[in-house]
Amino acid sequence: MLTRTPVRTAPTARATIADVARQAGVSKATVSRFLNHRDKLLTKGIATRVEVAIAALSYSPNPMAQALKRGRSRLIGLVVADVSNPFSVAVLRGAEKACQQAGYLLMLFNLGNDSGREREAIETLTAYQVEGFILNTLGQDGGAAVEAARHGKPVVLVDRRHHDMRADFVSLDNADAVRMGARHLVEAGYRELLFVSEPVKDVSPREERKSAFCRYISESENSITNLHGSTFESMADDPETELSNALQCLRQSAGERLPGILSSNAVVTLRVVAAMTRLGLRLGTDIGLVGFDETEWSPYVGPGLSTIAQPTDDLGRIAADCLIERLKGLELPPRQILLSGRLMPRGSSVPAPT
Amino acid sequence: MLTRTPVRTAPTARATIADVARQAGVSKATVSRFLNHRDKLLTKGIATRVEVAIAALSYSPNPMAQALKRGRSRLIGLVVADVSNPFSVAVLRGAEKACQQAGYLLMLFNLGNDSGREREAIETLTAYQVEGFILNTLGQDGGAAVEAARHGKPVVLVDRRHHDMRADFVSLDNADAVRMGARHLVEAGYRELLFVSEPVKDVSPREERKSAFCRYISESENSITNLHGSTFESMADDPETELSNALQCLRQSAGERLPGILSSNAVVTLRVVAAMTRLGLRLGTDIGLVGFDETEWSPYVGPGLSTIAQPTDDLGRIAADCLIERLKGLELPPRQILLSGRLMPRGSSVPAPT
DNA sequence: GCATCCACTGAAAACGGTTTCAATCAATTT
DNA sequence: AAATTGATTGAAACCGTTTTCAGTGGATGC
Repeated sequence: MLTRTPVRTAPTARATIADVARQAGVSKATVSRFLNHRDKLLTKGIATRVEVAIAALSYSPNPMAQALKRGRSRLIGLVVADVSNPFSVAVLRGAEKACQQAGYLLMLFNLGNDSGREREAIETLTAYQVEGFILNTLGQDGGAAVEAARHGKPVVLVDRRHHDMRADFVSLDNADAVRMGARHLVEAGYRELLFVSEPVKDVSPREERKSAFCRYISESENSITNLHGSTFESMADDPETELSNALQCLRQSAGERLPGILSSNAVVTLRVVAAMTRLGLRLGTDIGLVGFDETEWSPYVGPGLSTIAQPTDDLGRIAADCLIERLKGLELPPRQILLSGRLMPRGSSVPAPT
Repeated sequence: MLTRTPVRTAPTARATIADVARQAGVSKATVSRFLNHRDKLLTKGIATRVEVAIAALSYSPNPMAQALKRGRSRLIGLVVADVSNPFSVAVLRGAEKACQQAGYLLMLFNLGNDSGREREAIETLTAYQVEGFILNTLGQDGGAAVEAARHGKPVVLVDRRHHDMRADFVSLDNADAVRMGARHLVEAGYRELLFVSEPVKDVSPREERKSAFCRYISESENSITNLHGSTFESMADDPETELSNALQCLRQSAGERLPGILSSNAVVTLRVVAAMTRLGLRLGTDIGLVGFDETEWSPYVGPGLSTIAQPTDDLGRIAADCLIERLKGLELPPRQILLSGRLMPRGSSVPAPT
């Protein structure tokens, strides 16, 4: 009878620099020199001996040990408010690409929309000696981010600004995007505009979008006949029914004006769609809708959702690049990089032909 | 004139265990004992002295140094085929939660659907001394995963099986889910069934779903009058037009039978919807549709998309828990954990009332 | 032919922890 | 009272790198 071989193969220990040194008949220092300064410092013969030894043992240096000694870890910490937010994911992808190219690895910390863990995230990540941070967080706990800067680690903020903090900031040009969306609605014929957002609290893009909307309305109501605008923030407890009510109010106050909605992100957009579905209202014809955030499903909801697409990939990539520049020693006052959005007009902003 | 203070504050060096020892007037060993065995080993007085010193310096141990000495890093490597796939993200969330609870940190490596980087991912992650792997990859490069096992690190496979590898496997019960979806279509009155999938290649869930579909058809065509089924794999180059053609074929061959589609994941579902939109076909009434993967937008596409929801959160959580059990030393033959899906019936599988 | 210099290489000391081993000292046993 | 025990603590070695500091040798300068 055959005895079953154990499932777990014997843990083949990784080769260390000492193993390579022994194999090549040189000292650890020499191997290290080969790795770090290639063969600038080594004799041809020795260099090749080390090289073959490395290949033979398929050695690669232990980054932990390197990090310990050098104080640099080739790690970048990415703190994300909520991974299930497609926007965050898109940024993640962009950032990851850039990091990889520069030889950095991303260490992800997901807050799961729990702002309390912001500090925990930064502390955990600094413990792992990340060299810098990309933060896409709620920013409720201002102190947390400052903490990072205190350790002298560069920080880049994406999408969400922390006012009390001087750091590079990469984001959509919210003011411009709002204008674009609102103007589109107006040009399509909608005149009773409503801006729908999650609770603004202190979340910077929400603030910016809301105030940009208000500004647009007050600037335009003279030049555009019969234009009227208002805003609505869903509260935390029961956004569903609240929103339904808001929509009915909107139609009421609209009178003979066509009502149009600008929604502040994808989840709000879906809520609006849900509410309209419940009330039996048709997208575009009964109420116009333009929403922030382009998604793969935008074209297929109702008659197609008009959206404002963010250059998510670029946002992530640029954020990572900014950070890497800082890591390379760039000294500059904090930069602010705003990228513009793109309007994707679809059926939800097309009124019924009269 | 005031000189501007430099943007970057002086890098406040982290306190080390030696600092704490000095401050408390004890040896490094004692501090280490306090940290690892709490005060089991320490005198009351000494313990509190260490405690206050730690608090005073706000010391926390350097995980890199710990990893180096212990050989354990408290890191788990998560390799994901494609972060932009909502399924992967959902698994990520579940896994992250479980890891966090157990004091592990997730190190994410995103393949970006590039199967060539599978090996690179595993090597990078092992370099960082991750203690184990959760793999949700393409599995094209079988050797890559084996590589991981060779290092003696436990591996858990999620959703995608690597047949050449004996490791824990966590997944949806695909066979059952397919039956559920197909039966639902049949019960709703659809009789000409089409299974639509991305190229099956060697991707295990695609294989399983396809073959389960074929099995269902051949088992049922006797008992259910007039039932007929076929399968379609979109090729890589031009899925759009291909799919349109396939749909027209489907209607052709359906004759007086109602055609219904079972799509193998969310992106395929969207493609089907897109094709139907192009062809002016109505969801449910012209062609029934049930798709794998529940998403937040499923209720709002067309009359609502009928879906088969995967217990994504559980999948991730269980995968992580399996791995952590192994890390704790559990020796067991490879397990296979199948979770069942849930049918979410909506308008896309409701035929027109006759 | 001898001193000087330079280019390489190796030994050893870090980095910040954990762990073994030995030492101390009070409490117990005889 | 001396010996044995057990519980605490400290010194030192180690994890796998990098880096400093010497040391070796050959090539050059006189």
